[in-house]
Amino acid sequence: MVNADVAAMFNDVADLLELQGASVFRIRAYRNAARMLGDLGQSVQALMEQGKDLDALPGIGADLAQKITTIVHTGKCPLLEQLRAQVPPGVVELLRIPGIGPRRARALQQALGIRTLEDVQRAIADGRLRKVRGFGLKTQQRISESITARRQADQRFRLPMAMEVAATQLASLSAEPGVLQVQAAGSLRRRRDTVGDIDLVAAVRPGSTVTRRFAAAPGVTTVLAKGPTRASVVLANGMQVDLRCVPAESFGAALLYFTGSKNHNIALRQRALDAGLKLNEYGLYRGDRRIAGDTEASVYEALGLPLIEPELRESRGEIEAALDHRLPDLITLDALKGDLHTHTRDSDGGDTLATMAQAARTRGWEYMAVTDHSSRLALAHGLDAGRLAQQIDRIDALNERLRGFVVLKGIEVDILPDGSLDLPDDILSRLDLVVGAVHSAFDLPRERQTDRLLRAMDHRSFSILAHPTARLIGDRAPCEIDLQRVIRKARERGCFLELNAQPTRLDLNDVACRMAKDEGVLLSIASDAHNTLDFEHLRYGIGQARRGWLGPGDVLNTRSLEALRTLLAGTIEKLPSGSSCRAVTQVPLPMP
DNA sequence: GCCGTTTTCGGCCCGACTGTTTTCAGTCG
Repeated sequence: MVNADVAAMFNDVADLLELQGASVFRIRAYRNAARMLGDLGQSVQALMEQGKDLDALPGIGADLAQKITTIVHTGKCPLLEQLRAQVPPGVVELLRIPGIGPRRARALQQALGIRTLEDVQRAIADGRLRKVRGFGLKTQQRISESITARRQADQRFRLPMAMEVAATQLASLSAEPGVLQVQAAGSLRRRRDTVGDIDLVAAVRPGSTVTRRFAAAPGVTTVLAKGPTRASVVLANGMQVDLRCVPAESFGAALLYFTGSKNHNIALRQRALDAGLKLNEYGLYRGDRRIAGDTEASVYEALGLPLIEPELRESRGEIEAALDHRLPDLITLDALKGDLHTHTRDSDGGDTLATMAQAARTRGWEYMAVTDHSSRLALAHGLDAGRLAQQIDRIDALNERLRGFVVLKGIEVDILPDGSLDLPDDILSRLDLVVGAVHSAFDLPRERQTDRLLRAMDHRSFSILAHPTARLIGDRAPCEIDLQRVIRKARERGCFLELNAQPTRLDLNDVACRMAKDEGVLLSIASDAHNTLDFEHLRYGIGQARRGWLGPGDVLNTRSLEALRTLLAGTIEKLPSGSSCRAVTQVPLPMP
């Protein structure tokens, strides 16, 4: 039983309570608890085994602590089973349709016995829904369209597409008369790994009619809402874009509000109330007088806080950290001094060794590691020991010619299902670094998958675990692994984990990055570039790293070449005794 | 259902837009 299982049960309870018309605060308590468990970074089961009190966790009181204990022990949540017995299966699905909330879902079920989306569409088609109070023609049409859209569309989009769409919208809005300033907010600004819709905030002159033209722009297929200050549209590519317009003096407050997260806003507003103030998207008010709001910083300052970076606004302790003056100094792209995971034409890359090196050098870096695939990945034309040896010679020759830049010799070696590495030890020991990765047997049971990684990390040449969970966003779920054990193993071994910056991977994710930071394990933020353009992926990786509270000191490839070499050498020197790996140089153990 | 040096009870963020409810509930963000 892992946190995600408990969280899923609590979310199900919240859905069902919603359908029953329970108190919104009770529902929120379950949702908050579910979210907290997902973000926690350590397993509740482990906490219980250590004898820790669960009700010390934020949002967990006596009741939820008891329920968590029961779920961990029995795998069951009695309340959930009871609620499920009261609500026909399928009705919960209705809540996922925009336009159907708990009241309408209940009305559908009670008046017409509707349980599924198909039932809804039939009832619309044969006119039965018209007789139900609260379902006018427009509402029916909206619901019908939402159901169709849901069938076709993936609900969340990856960052590159979201950023491109946002950039296009921002460009056209900036050119609108009456628009003084416009910026993207929402989860895009917080750099979440996927984005559900795009939120734009504009400062406009009084009387601006920009929402009207925004909703009538080419590319808009559906107008969900349109008023004088806000409009919501769906574009032909399926993406929803929301525009909110405010006067210039409210721009900061509006940006703050529409950047979220929702829970961060709730916490800020509560803090305002505690100080006898009121915070909304127009500003921070004492009575009727606005005391802040033109910039985000002005609002934070008036609430006694330093500016909290958007990536931290997830209600994961950032406000408390701000009050204690221990907000992290977040990493930036220009802090990187090199890239430790790249490919060339020798395996499945598109550019030559020399071209990649030149592009990396042009970025102002000190180094770049070439880490082509190993032979197991035949699809990628992976290197066997012989071809790798040739590549090593070519890199040596290239380094002779380069000035002020070094190509490090590496490999992205397959971690085989038994945890062994896909190349012989003698060739691996000639490399500057060995990046290990899983590219097969993704569905091993949790225990075996974890053991596989731990065994690989015990190899004397192992340096960095690449894309540790092997997830592909929207395509492949993360492997089942005990991340806490993997992180602790890395600390023990002195080796490192990767934050793969490919926008389809972003692996480790934000929460896992923070776990690694908390355990003192450095991360390699790596582009996994397969051509020179892919170095641009790093900005997505930086976004996730910032969400994981990482500073420059938490990242391996902010180090100078000299410091990096020392750290990489440490992965070998800390080899524990009794390892299954072949020892080339035996390190004497200190006597007790 | 949680939480608390103003509270162990009575709070719990706040506003826009839509539709059909002739004065506001439902939904969303």
